[in-house]
Amino acid sequence: MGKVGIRDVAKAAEVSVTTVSHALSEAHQARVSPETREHVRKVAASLGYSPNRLASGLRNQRSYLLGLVSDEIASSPFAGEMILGAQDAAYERGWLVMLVDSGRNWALEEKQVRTLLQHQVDGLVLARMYHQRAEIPAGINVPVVLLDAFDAEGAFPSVVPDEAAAARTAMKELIEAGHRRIGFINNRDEIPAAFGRLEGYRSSLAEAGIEYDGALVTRQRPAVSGGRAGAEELLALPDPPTAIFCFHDQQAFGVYEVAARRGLGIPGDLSVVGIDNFEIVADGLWPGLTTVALPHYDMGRWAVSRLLDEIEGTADDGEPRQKLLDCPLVRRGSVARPRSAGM
Amino acid sequence: MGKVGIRDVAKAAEVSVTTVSHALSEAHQARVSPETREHVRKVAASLGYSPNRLASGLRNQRSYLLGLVSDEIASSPFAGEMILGAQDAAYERGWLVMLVDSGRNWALEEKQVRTLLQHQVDGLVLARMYHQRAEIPAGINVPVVLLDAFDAEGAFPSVVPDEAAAARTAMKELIEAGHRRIGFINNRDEIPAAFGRLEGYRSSLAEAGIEYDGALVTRQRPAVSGGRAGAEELLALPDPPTAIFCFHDQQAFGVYEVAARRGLGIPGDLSVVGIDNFEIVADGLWPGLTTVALPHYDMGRWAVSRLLDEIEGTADDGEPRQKLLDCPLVRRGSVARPRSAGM
DNA sequence: TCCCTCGTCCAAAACGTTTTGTATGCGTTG
DNA sequence: CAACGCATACAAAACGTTTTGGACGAGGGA
Repeated sequence: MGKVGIRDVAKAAEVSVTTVSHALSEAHQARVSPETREHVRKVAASLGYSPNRLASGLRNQRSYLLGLVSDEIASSPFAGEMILGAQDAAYERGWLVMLVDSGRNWALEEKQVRTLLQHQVDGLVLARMYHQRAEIPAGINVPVVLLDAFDAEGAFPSVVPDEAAAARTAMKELIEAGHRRIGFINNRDEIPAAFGRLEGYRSSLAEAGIEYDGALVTRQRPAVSGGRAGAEELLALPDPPTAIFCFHDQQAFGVYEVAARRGLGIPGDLSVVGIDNFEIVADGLWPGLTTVALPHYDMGRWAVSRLLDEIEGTADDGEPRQKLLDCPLVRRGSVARPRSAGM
Repeated sequence: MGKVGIRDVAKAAEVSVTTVSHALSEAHQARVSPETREHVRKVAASLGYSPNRLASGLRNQRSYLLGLVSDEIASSPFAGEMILGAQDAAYERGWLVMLVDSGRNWALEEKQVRTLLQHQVDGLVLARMYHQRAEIPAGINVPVVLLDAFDAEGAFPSVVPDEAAAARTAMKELIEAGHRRIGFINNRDEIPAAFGRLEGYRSSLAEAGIEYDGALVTRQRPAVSGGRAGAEELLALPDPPTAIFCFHDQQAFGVYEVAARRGLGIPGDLSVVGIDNFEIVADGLWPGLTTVALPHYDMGRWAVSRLLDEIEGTADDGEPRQKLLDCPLVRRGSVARPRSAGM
């Protein structure tokens, strides 16, 4: 068991190895009669024959292996989604994903890429755990797709969330509820997500005819503590906001805490919207946090399908080099009509 | 580039393929003179030669690939830790991990195992996202290790958290702070973790000479809402607990909410301990939640090292079949001396 | 001087497939 | 009836390594 090879099948079926190969192959059916084909298949099944992908990979110059190198799967709860999306897309088309994590150690990442290449992966996905620019190791001789990242030259296909659109989705929810004074707790780090979401914040205001007020936007650490600090700052304003849009759900968590301490009810006295759809937080909070989900699963999927298109030569040249994915709103209970707007 | 094989190196170095192989190998150094060895290595490096692992795998009957099949990497924030531990242990010893997720679809899992086997993985780790019994597909002809799981017959090496010890660690913290009436919000599901932690809860009480009171333990959904429900129930008791030990951090989150609503300060009026060390929750809460960390990373590591020991035949027979891993306490700010105990 | 041993190198087989090129025999066609 | 085409089967080469079993000389011991 386990050690049965194609020649064992050939022997048992009393045909040549060639015939077995053809009989088992979908493509070469023409080269073998239906009867022998059936016969061979039966024998193969009864012996429990299972082809050795190493050997066929060697012969075909195709391993049916994909490499996925990410910078920190452990620390982000969304990594699983990305990886799952990637894995699903690969498995559906007959590929397997080999995963490595560099832990943001770029020298190690380069070594890992070499190792993956030694294993003859047919393609590589380079993933980052939040939207950022990535340095691509040189000398990669297989197709590469960037996941939640992009390269300086724009040389590689890449998929990232549409940050500005995500912010607009969040803001739309607030503006349509009647809010005019909307605070924004941004991420203080200078990353694409911070820029993109600020842009979405501003364009939403502009579109709604609301003047931008710099006092309403504050830049904080991307953590619960940042949310607390931001909320304190915004709510201490002489003319405080009736709603707060947070860079992400963890900050929103902090806003909830501050609101509770100040005796402000959510959503009655203060509406809140986050970004991430960080289930445990968004769903655990009371009331549930309305938020915009980042499409991690879809990004993983897109990256691998794109990669396989490239590998199989079916890549559509119409495809944009950088794909922006939509971020859907998840409504829970943290948005209501502002007090001042009456009811 | 990329397409340079061992024969290219041989040609360029003006030696035979055999010599190149020996020169590059660590083991066969004796079969080539130091000079040629150096020469060959230089030439190989200058050509950028990188051995084809598929080919050597075919020849050696060793792929240096490990399969990791898990039931749901996407939904658990701890999956990343496990995977990372597994991956690190593998990489350090020259192996790569191929990851597949079955999404709790056991038929799919079986197919995935077959696929992994076709790729000639040298070993398999079957992982579950929470401690449970696992069904092992038949006909696997490579070593298998179970991760956060065990099989009915105890036929495979397996690593799981020491649930009872984890509970005792949490309880010790509470008891040493002076608490005598300690509530326990358990998981209502009948899983090993629930049994183990209950056992730890009871044995801790016994050891401290505290009588067990059935009214103080309640079984709830393993979610924030379950924590809320449990806290309501326990705090409504005529003689309410001064501390609550929760099955996990998400429930503790619910306890915080209920405490706040009832005007109970944590830890002044109520001490709380969880299990999981779910960073975003435990660290985001105010005050920070004292909790017991589950050793996901270490379990991943242990599983793979054990697997490699088995593969390389270096397995120590002294090793227990089922390894219980310790769970360290993470102290934050949710435990204090009870009011009644004075100061 | 002869025989061995040792150091250094290489040819060839093997790992398990896939695919090309060819052989065989039968039925069909002119 | 000769010639040809087609359906079916197979042998052998190839993919890129590793390793076994020599070959070949040089040096040492008897």
